[in-house]
Amino acid sequence: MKIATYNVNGVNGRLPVLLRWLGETKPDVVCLQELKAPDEKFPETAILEAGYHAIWLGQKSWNGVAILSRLGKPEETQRGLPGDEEDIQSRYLEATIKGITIGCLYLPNGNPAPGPKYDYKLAWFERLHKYAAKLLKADKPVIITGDFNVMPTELDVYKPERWVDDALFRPEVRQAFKKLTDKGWTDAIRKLYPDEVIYTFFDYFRNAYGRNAGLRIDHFLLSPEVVPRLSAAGTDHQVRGWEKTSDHLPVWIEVED
DNA sequence: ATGTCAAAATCCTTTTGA
Repeated sequence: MKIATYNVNGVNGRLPVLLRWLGETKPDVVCLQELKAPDEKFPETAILEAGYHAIWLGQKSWNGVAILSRLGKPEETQRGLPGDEEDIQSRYLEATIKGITIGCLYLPNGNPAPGPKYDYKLAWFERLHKYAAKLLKADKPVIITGDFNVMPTELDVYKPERWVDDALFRPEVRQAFKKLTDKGWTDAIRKLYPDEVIYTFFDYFRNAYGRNAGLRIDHFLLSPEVVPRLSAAGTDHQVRGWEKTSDHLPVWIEVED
């Protein structure tokens, strides 16, 4: 099973890019972030015509996540991240597909830091720690994937010294990500490629893609039951070079049945 | 401080979030 994550940066504005990518690479499951569309504006018909069933959690203007599957309708298991009834931002959706529970997340950016947005990011991470611990306890195959808005180590940043005060790289968020891997989640890309420079995001500014000035912020975390089944992983680097494309590129893994 | 992009409100330019 090939599972991909893609921060599409506007599901309607980037729809031609999304459909082209689906057609060319044919992932079985896709987790999308930053739909930037309310529920009623999700392009369900176009996605169905491309061969995918979908569930989604939209929001006007910002955020929004979706799970696409061409292995039948995703069986929804969680809508929204538990732990704060007041939080109305659409950042977590989860489904079970072919026996694997797949959590699709869009972690808050957190800039500017320090500040209320950064506090919200850290609080969101706390809620994720609690919820992820609950998922691990079930001893079932689980994958948490999406835009974590964290570069886990210096290897994941083209110029680490320029990012030390940024909300995507401050010590607290790197520690928060490390806490997940310390507790038993495996970073799939680093499991297969421990030392390679792999980026998943390139700023629109200053020709970042052309200069390979990127960040690795889109991740796959695997529960122990999934790790022995991991057979491949990579990024669809070329998509970042297309017209009207997202600033992120798709990342994928393959898991044996 | 800057740079790019898309979509919203301040509504045909400016502001906002990323």
